[in-house]
Amino acid sequence: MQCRTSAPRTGRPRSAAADAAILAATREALVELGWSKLTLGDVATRAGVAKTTLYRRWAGKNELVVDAVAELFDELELPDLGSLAADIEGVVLQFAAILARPEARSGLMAAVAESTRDDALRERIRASIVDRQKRLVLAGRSRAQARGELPPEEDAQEAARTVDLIFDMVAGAVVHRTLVSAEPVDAAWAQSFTRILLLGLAGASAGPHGA
Amino acid sequence: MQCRTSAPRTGRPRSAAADAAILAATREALVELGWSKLTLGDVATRAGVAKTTLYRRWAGKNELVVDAVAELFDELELPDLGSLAADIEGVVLQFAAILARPEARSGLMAAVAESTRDDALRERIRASIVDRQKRLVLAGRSRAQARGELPPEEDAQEAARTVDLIFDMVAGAVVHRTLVSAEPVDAAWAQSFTRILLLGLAGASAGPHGA
Amino acid sequence: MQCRTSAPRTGRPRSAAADAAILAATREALVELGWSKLTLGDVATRAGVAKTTLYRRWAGKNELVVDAVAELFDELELPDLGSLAADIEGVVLQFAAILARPEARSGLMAAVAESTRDDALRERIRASIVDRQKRLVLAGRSRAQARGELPPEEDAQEAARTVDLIFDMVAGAVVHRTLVSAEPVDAAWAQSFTRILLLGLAGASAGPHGA
Amino acid sequence: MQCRTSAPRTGRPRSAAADAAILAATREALVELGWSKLTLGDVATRAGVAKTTLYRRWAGKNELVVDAVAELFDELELPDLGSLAADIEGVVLQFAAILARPEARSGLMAAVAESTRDDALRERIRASIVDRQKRLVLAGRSRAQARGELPPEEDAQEAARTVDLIFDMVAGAVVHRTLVSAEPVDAAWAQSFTRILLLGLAGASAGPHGA
DNA sequence: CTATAATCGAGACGGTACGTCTTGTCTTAGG
DNA sequence: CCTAAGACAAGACGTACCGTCTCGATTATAG
Repeated sequence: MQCRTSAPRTGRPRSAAADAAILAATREALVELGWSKLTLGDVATRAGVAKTTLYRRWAGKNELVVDAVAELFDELELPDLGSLAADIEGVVLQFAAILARPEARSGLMAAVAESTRDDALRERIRASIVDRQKRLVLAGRSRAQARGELPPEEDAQEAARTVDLIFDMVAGAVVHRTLVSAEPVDAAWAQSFTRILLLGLAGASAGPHGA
Repeated sequence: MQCRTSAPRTGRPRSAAADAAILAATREALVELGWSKLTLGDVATRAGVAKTTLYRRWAGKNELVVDAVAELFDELELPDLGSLAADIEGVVLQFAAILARPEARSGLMAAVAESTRDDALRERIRASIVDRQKRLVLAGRSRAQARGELPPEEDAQEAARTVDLIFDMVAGAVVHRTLVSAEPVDAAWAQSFTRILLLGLAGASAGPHGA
Repeated sequence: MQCRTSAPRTGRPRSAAADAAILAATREALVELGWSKLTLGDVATRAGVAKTTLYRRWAGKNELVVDAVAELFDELELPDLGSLAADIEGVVLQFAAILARPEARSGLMAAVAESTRDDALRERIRASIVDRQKRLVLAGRSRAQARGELPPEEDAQEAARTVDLIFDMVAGAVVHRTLVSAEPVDAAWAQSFTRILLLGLAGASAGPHGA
Repeated sequence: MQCRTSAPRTGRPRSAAADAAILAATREALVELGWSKLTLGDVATRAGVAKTTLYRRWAGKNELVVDAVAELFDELELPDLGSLAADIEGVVLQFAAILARPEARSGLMAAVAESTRDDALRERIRASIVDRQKRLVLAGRSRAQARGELPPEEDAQEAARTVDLIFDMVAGAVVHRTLVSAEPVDAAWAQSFTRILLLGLAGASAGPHGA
């Protein structure tokens, strides 16, 4: 998770248990206090660890929170629900379920806010959170192509652009619904959203530019 | 903007100039420092105002930043571009233009993050930022209905749900594209996005639930 | 009490009641809070007066407190107790009784402390507090001379020096006993002290410089 | 000086140099600003120390100033000047010399004023300043008894009362002369004062109660 | 009988200091 | 070399007072 580029062979090795304890304590603190009131000293205390230990492994609050939240996304999967529409609804609901957890709500948006001024942080978010989700979109497309629901892409660059667009639409809508509108993402919403998205994609690929 | 519910008739009246100076200084500090490094003491100094004056008018950093950012949305308009698609593209580009400004990027997302733990703050954001945008969506629909591009709504409740859904899709996609994917929202992207959205909406209203 | 050098003949005259209310409120605050926690805003509130009214009449906390405490010394008298010793014991006990009051204990010493850096303040203390006491010493001496207990002074300058010395001894001992040693000045202590003082003075005047 | 009751064996030990720097800075600030304008933040800056370091060791301004002033009394000694009178004059002049220093003038009286509302502070003053002086009085008496100038005490309780009385008279007179009357304690004054005191004591012990 | 002028209350103003909290580093002793 | 503990310099926090100011409303004398 954190940078561990070089392997120091001598001296006392770092405690592996400390990592897990710190990340768990971070999530606990996020739930209780939210991002802005979370302090590294408090996290260290909760984890039963010295502040030094924490700072030796993470550069600061942002990096720590991103790693702590990223672990929540480990559980994301793409179960085969039989159709493209069902697959997408499933992903939407899974993503919404994660965003419904307070440790993600508070931490994730704050990290994104911070990343507007910190490219390394944005890269860390992309690597440990965004790309993990985007892989699901790619897997869903492959599966739909295998089912014959989608044609194989012809122009790779155009296909990549489309994936990015879809991803921004899916993730953006779920995040906005959850955090800004503060309304729940339930099955009905997921169905409505997916219907519009798929119909729009189908129409767009049918009559590409002249409609 | 800030609470000015009761009118104390006695005593020295509050300086109107101070309000403007403080909000301008807040935006300046957001550009230079970003949300997390912005301090109220610094804002007060920049505004040539005492800290007490600032605290007398705003409860804290979050409220202040929301008000400072909200003023950026005063410029939002819905110029009549001749078609529903062009109108939507116009709104998307206007919204993206605001989000491209550093004082909005940093401040807005941080405020949303904080609002996950503060209902009053979320309400403030909704009142001074979200609703202002949502009015554009409503105006766009009325105009499209006047043009004959959209049928008049039959079920008011269903129509409200659809407006909310569209709004989450538009705003969410633009925000995600801008802040998370960190890619520019240009005319091409706005056109692609709008195409998918309108085709999806058209298809969904054509064959409502049986398709 | 406070400076009222020039008499502006026109305009609304200053409220006489305000002066008394402010001084009484000051003493009340001294009792409750002590000098260091007394604030002029609080005094104004207690007195039912605006801060402006207070600042128009006194330059600051020190001047106000001195005036408020000085009023306590208005009650000092020199009843004729029949002998020099009894007169001195009476003054000692009267002075100790004033110092036993909390508004005097806290305010007086603080004012003296401040006066080490403020000559105007020291002069104010001398004029409104110290001289009022010193007059008692002078009156006591006159009365003792009338009784024949003391010879009439021959060298006026020497006599003035002696009065100053006696005054420092009397006032100093009472203050030190009360505030530093924190022991009560009761009749027994007053008697012991007076005995030593008078015997010392008698011996000193008997064999002035050659003993 | 400050509380160092429990000994935390772990962690970084407190810097011994900081203590000395803080106390020296406090005295410097007392000289320049006086008690009421002395701020702990300024003292910390002068000492090259963080405010937290200061607050970790002292509870507040009063305690700090008492400790800073107390160090001035370390230099008090009782040189053997050959006679009781000379010894007392020496002590009086030494005490007056300390009180003539601006850091003592302002700080000491203010601390006494504050101690009227704070028993712990009075105890601190007694322990670190008053008792140190009182020991000189006791030493002076022992020496005078060894010389045969004073008889050995018979009633221990009575002797203690007398020491307290003498102490209040000596210290009180010097303080009053210095701070209230604002006149210098020079050799002539010390001699006059000592003469009266010793003659009074001699007379009082000669004819104890019947005079 | 109206000016004129200084007062009054209230409370906002620019400042300064408070005492606490957090940050990220450093210094111990111990594994 | 890592660890827990905790002191350290730095600096922001939000509050409290300071002494000044700006109000509208009184309350006097002077014309």
